[in-house]
Amino acid sequence: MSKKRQQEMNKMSNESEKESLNFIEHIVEKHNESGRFNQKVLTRFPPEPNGFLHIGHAKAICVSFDLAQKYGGQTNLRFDDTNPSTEKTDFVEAIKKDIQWLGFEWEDRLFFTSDYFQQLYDYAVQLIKAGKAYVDFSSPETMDYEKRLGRESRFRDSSPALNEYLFEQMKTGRFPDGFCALRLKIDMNADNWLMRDPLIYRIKHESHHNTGNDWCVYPMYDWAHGLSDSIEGITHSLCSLEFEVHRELYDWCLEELGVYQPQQIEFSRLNMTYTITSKRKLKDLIASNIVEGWDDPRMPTISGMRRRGYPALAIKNFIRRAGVSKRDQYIDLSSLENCVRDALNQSAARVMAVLNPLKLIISNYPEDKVEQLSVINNPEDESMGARNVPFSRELYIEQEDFAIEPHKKWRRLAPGRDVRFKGAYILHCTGFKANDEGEVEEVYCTYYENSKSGQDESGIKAKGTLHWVSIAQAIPAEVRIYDRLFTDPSPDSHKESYRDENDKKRKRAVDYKTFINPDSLKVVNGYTEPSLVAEKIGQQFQFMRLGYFSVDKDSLPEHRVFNRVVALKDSWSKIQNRR
RNA sequence: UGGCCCAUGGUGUAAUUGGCAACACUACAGUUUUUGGUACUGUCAUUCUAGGUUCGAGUCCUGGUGGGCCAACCA
Repeated sequence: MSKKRQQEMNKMSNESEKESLNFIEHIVEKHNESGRFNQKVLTRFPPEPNGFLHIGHAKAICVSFDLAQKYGGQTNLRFDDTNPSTEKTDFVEAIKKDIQWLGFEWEDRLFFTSDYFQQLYDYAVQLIKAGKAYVDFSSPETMDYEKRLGRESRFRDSSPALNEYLFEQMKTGRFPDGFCALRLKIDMNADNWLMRDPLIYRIKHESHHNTGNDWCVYPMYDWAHGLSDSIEGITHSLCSLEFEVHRELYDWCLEELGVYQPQQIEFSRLNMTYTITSKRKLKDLIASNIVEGWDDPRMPTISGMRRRGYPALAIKNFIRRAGVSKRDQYIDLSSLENCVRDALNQSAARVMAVLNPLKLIISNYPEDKVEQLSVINNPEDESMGARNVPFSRELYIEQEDFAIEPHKKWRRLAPGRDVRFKGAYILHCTGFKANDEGEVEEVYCTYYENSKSGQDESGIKAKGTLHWVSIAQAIPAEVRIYDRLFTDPSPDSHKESYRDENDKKRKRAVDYKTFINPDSLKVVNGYTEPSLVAEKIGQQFQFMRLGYFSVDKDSLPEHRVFNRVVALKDSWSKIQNRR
């Protein structure tokens, strides 16, 4: 009693006093107090258009957009397109669609790093003139070697005038790919290897998705990113932890040029159990036909989750619930699934569908009679109203809902049992017919005429409630039952020992494909109630007692296709497995 | 091997910046229920370790241990 009261007091004081801040918000508040930036928070989301966005990117999007929104600021969308070899306009469009679908707006602030190519080039010339950059003709192998030893390139001390000339020659296309490159002159003995004369421009005679053939020299990430942030006046440049060591170089470039300096802040990426987010491996899954494509409903891509039927709100809630920190997150997939159920429980209309049909005949129900029963659409939301569902003498029920010899906690149909049929009558099971193999083929019942839903005068207490469809009016449907793509919680991070040719013990990564779940997709042919006629692609429903399902893009009027978004929680299977 | 970062229940995040370790998810046990769903209630921690500073340490200091990242003409 006193403990409970104390908890309530704590809750109240927490709500009224101060919500907790993540570490980035703490930094922003400090900046606001000190006046580090004399402007509103401006963040950016900087994807490289070389693939589809996945759940990890969704976190980056939420973190940057949410932070800006919280402090009354804005967020730019900037495509970090400095590598023409991998980038495509198709990806630009797919990424824009995904961000919009998540519900974030960049308004008129859509940028491309490639829009700044001239400016970035001019900045590089500025550093060359200051003797802080040089054109290096060393091979990558040589420089790799020199770097390890902390030795300087023999081209390092050529004159600024010569370097300026050579860089211009690079730009005009005089040299072939890889012939030379532009390096920053920093410190070949720096503890941070990135500061050991990093390369900032390379030659690529390749067409760029945005600038076409205007350029044959392209800036590297470390040169382009900080400067783009600076040009746009970004205040807080949020990125993932692996860029931590880049911050020193980010700051160096901006300080040397004497330009406006944003604050880079790194946070940890999001990992999920039973999931892979390496772009390379996702591409590999597609290439090896394990999944259909980027938007396969089993993919952790935003487009995959959208097609599966995950609401955008569920994804955002999941990410916000997970929070932001610098520790490696490895979040349970079930946490995401829970957010999906949460959202859909509120928004999805309930309907009845039978996936593994078993024929049931009500012997005392008139053969030609069809009743239209009014069934409520969503007990969580009365405004969603009710619909009519036909009831007749012959029904389909779920095979799993009938047992010849039931478990002691069984509440469903079995010989001699009474069970409520959702929205209809209480039925009494009188018998069944089985084939030679002992498989049940038909179930026989009688109904209590005075037990009609809403006007039950039978006085019978039925323990269980079943879903059903009337056979004559049911609509056939292909239902795709999706499950997790991997059987192992961390398919990406297993190591195994082996002996090499010299019989030396070694370790190597286990191929993640070892853990592919062979049952990640099962297709069943089921039946839905006839109210599901004019639904839109992407619309979600709850198939009562089964789970949430969405209309797949493959669905046609004459061949409906549903995806299982996520199953309902199933405490029965736990009870059953206990013995 | 060098450098940087991280360490709080099964999982993730908090802790008014040195003052009774809280919230969400999972799991388990119940209550309600015409969905074995939802909702509701309850249970689950010597804050990685050893020492130090302090009236008082999850928080500060030192050493250790464990994990992650970097050493691409990728981002």
